[in-house]
Parts: sequence; C-alpha cells; structure tokens
Amino acid sequence: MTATPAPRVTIKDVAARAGVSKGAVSLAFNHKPGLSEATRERIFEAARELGWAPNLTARTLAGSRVDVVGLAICRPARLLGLEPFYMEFISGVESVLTEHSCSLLLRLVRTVEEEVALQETWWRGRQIGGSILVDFRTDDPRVAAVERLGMPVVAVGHPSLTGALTSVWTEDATAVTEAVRYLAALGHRRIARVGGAAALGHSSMRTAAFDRTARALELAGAWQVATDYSGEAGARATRSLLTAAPADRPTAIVYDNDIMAVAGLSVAAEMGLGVPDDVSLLAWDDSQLCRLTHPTLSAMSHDVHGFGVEAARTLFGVIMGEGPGSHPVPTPVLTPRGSTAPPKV
Amino acid sequence: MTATPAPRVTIKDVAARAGVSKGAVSLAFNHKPGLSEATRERIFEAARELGWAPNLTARTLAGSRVDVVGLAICRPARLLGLEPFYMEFISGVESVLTEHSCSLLLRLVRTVEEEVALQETWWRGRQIGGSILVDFRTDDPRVAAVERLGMPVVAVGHPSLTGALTSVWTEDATAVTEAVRYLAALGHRRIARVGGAAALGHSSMRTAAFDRTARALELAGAWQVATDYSGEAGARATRSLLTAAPADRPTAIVYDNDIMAVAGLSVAAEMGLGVPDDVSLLAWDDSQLCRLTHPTLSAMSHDVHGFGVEAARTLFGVIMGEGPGSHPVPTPVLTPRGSTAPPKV
DNA sequence: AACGTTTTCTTAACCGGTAAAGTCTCTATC
DNA sequence: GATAGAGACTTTACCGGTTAAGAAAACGTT
Repeated sequence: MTATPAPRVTIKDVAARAGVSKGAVSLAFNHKPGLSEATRERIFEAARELGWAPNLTARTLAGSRVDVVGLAICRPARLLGLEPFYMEFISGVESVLTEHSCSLLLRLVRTVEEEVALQETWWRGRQIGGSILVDFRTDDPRVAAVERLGMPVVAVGHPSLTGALTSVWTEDATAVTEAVRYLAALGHRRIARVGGAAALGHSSMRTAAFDRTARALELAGAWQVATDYSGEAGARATRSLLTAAPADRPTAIVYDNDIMAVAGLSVAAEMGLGVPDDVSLLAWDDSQLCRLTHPTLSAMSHDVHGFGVEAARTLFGVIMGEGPGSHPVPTPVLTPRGSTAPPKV
Repeated sequence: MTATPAPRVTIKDVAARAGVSKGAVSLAFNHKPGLSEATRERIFEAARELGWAPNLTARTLAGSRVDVVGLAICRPARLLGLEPFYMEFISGVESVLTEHSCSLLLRLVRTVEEEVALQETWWRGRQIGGSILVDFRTDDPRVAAVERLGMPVVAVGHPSLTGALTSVWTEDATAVTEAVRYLAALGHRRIARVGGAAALGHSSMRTAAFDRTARALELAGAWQVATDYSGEAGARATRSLLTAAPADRPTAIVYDNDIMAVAGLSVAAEMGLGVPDDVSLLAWDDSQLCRLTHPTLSAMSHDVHGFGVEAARTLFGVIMGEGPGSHPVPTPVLTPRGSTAPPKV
C-alpha cells in the first residue's frame, strides 16, 4: 500500500504563515506555557486558514501519547458477525474511547500465537497505547508476552486465567450454579448445557461449575456439549439432545449465548416439542433478541455494553499508571421469562 | 495518554549488533537489492536475537505504506451492538484486511460533520491508508471533503449518493420493488414497510421505490414508517400498524433489517395474529436469525459478509491507484420461507 | 545605569525509520 | 595498466512533529 501524492500542509507552513518558528506552533497546539496570547491566536488563525492539524504519526514518533487502543479477536470472521456479544461489547468500549478521542484498532486473528505477534508489533511499533485482551484460555501465552513487553493491557477474563494482569471479569461459575439451581428448583432433574469452545477458559470454568452443581444436586441426568457458539451448532446440539426417548432426554437446557438459545427454540418447535412445557430453555448474555422470540427467552442476563465500558475505563486506568487490579463486573442475573417452567411430567 | 517507559530496541541497536549501518538493516528488512546473502542473514539474526521489528510509526512517517484502513460509523453505540448487519459487514472487511496484514481503525461518531473532521485528521496524520465510508445521506458532505483531501476511499452506497467516489452498492430500489411485487403477487393489497432513518440515503431511496411500486400496482393501502433500526422501534411500528381494524390494516409488512422483523413476529404473536395467516412478514439482510425463528422469516437475502469483502477489495484497488469505478454487488434476492403466504381474507 | 528575572520565542537535537546519493572494492574489458 | 561498471555498503538528508537549552527583549530593582 503506497501513499498517494497529496500536497500536505505541515507545521512548517503554519509557522511560516504565522511568522514564527515550528517550536512556537508546537507549543501553541499543545497548550503549553511560553507564548503570548497574541501569538498564540495568530498561530491558531494561520492553522485555521491552512486547514492544518498536527500529524499524529509524527507526534507519536516524537514520543508523546498514542491515542489508539488495540483489540484482537481470535475467531473465524464468519462466526463473529453472528455473535451479538462482541458487537455489543465493542460498542461499550467505543463509547468510552470516543470520550477520549481515541480509536480502536481491530484485527481478527487465527491463533493466539498470531495475536501475541500482532500485539508485539503494535506495541513495539507504537501503533497503540494499550490493548484489550479477550477470550483467555488456560495457560494463555499472552500473559507472559505482555508482561515481558511491559505493555498496558486489560484482560477480559477470570483472574485465575489472566495471571497478574489487570482483569475485568464476571463470576461465571456462580452464574452457572445459579442457573442450574433455578432449573432444579423448578423441578428439573435432567439438565443439559450447550457450551462454547472447550479451549476457552471461561467456557471450561462454566463446564466445571456445571459438573460440580449437578453432582451437588444429585441430578438424574447432566449433559454438556461443546460448540463454536454458532446458531447452527446450537441447533445441532439441541437436536441431538432432544432425540432421546422422553424419559431419557433433558427437560431443561442452558445455552452459553443467546443465538444458540434462539436456535434451540426453533429446533424444539420443529420437533413438535413445546417450550416450556416439554423442555425449558435458558439463554445467556440476554441481548435484545431474548425479548423478541415467542415465547420470550429466560436468560442469564448481564450488561454486555457496560462490560465493554468497564473494560475500556480500566484500560485507561492502566495506561495512566494504575497498579494491577481485579475488576469484577456484576454477575449475570437470572431473568425468568417465558421459556422456563416446571417440567410437565 | 502517555507512553510508559520501556527499553525499546531500535534499528540502531540491530545495526550495531550486526556490525552494519542503519541503512543496511533497512534494506534487508524491506527485501531490497544491494546486500549480500551473508550480511542479510547476519542482520536478520541480530534482529531475531534482539527481538526487533521495524517501528511502524517511524516507517509511516518516513513515507512508505500505511497498513491501516479507517471506518467511522455514525450511529449511537447502543444501537450498533444490536445490528447484525455491521458486525457481519466488518467481519467481511476484516477477512480481506487480514490477508494483507492490515488492521481496521474503528470509531463511532455522533454526526457526519464529526466524521469529516475525523477522516481528515486520520488522513492528514497518516494514520490510515484509506477509508471505507458508510451510511451515505443525500448531499453527503464527505464526498466533497474526501475529494478535496485526495484521500483513497470506497463509498458504500448508491452512486447517486456518492458522487464521483468509487462505490460499492446494492440496487436497493430494485429489491424493494421485487419485495412488494412478490407480496402483491401473493394477493396482498395492503402492504406496509418499516424502514430505517429517513436521513439515510439508501433508506429514502427504498422509500421512494416503495411508493412508486405501490402506485404502479394500485395497492389499496401502503404505509411507511421510519425507525432507528432497533428491535424496539420495529416492535412499536408493528404494533401501531396492526392495531387498526382488520379491514384497514396491512396484511403484509416489509422490514428494513431482520432484527425488526423478528420483533414484528413477536408483536404479531402477542396480539394473537397468526403469521403468515393474518399477516405476512418479510425481513431484510437475512442473517442467520431469519432461519432461527418460528415460523422462519422470509427475507430479502444478500451476502453481507461478501459485501464487506467487496468493499475492502475495492478499497485496496483505489489505494493502488485504480481510477474511480462503480462496483455493484448482487441485489438482495427474495428468499421465501415460512412468514409469507397469501392473505387469508 | 547596571543587573537579575521573567516572559517570549528560536535553535537544534532527536524520535526511528526510508531512500537517494556517495564511497570503496573487485572484476571485466580493451 | 588505465578505465568502466557492477556490487556492497555507508552517508546523509529528510519525514513532521516535540522538547531541552539558549537567546533576545521587557520589566522591576537598587
């Protein structure tokens, strides 16, 4: 990619027009002391006339601030578009960045290793002032890499996964337990969970919590399926869970996001099973989608937008030099709607 | 935001370690001729040992390529998270950028004017090599601004809105006409459209096309409602359309995106109206969502991911110096599913 | 009037690269 | 044996800002 020729106006032109030196223009534009009001005004006037604004690249190189933060997401591009979670999370991040006139550098990567390399390039190249790291896995290589680089980041994930990095996280295990307890309290004894990719740390934590709770409650049946979070995978998982004989199949299913829950809903309908009469469904994340289906979806609800806001705020804190910290955001809360009820039996 | 102190290794260190000059290192890393294989190898070795990678900021300033493209979206952050369209579009863009080791600089803005200022800052500051412009309105100020700057962009919008800019677009008017004709062919005489914001160019083009087609077909009733694309707005619009007496209300509704169609579906259910028996619904964009509802949603279907791919490819073309051009992508095609049928009457 | 302070502005070095022009060595040619 | 040309580097001048150090003018003091 080459730059196209364009008559760029630089600080020198402004200086010439205002009849001062480059340095003076720099002082004016950084609101630093050492200039009279008159010259200051003259400089701004000249800049306005020429339509000049400081070149951020040069400014960055010269060693001042960087007004970009990075976000690399390690999922296939196609799946990403379907996940309401990320877009909502990003919109929360953006709303904070915008306040700081800061932009988001976004990149999809294929592997964690690729992400490590990318973050290093970004940081070394002063492309970013810090990064938001997501989708932690157990023994995530980013923890060590980032510490080695001394790069400011916020880790979106449970502290047990993010090492000494400042983290923003939700208490997933508690939420899973609450979800299962709720279904059990309704009378369900055979409960399934359609989860995310096993490699993801938060997914495996949910898996463990589900197991623990199922044992503690002495459920008669407990299934877990790993998926890629897509609607298709959710549909497939639901179909295979529900094809068992009525006495052997789950009477309640918990999903790890809401797109899979919506898919599960239509699979139930297609199989002639009533929701919540024959099977109860419980979604996760609770985007607007859950209120748009029929029946409406009960869900473990949390404020994903607010999650993004908190992540961005925390990152700014780290960049400003705050020490490492742990920032839990509210645990998803159960929001019962039309898709959960006691089993008919 | 200030940079944290970190011992950065620069080209000078590598040069010293390899026992050559800065220039030689630069030649090696840009794969330019003029170095023996031996030195080249020695330089890479030194770089590897020191963990050095070229500083992109410096490289950019020195006047070579810029491996970032910009995308500013002018919608409230909260609404954005709910729109499957953008995330899917972005994922298409990303998939092309990734091939070129290029990142996306994303920013939400409040107004077009703010976007003009931002694009100018980005471009002047060499932050980006080009931009993808979306959400064109009539007499969009970006057209003139971008031409003045001589900045490479691809305009996602109908050529009638994007002036002389290279554009990537879908023939919305044709699609609207097809949608209405299809419903009319099914026997519907009272048809409504729940559209997007009136200020958006493509929305007003759809409005005009709907009007024209309604008149041409001499429909007995034709309504249009402008919304902000949110599910809530779609629900509200649907509710108000369907509260009229059975003989006066629409028997078919076309939506401008699929989230509103899903919302419409649940409003119909809540009002005790059968879909498609009492009212037919037709969605737009056709994300996975349309196949997950019950009944499944008929939709004007297009490949949004592919749309993003084409936009990114075209932008690379412009950056490489291709002249202005117009790149239509396939017109959305009607995909009948379970939500449309002849009116019961 | 001489002198120390401020205030205001200029100079010049630097950030970390790129690239055009220059230097030096080695080989081929007549 | 002088000359030219190619190959392998080095030098040096930017890119467009920031910033520490320096200089000139304005001011208050004694």
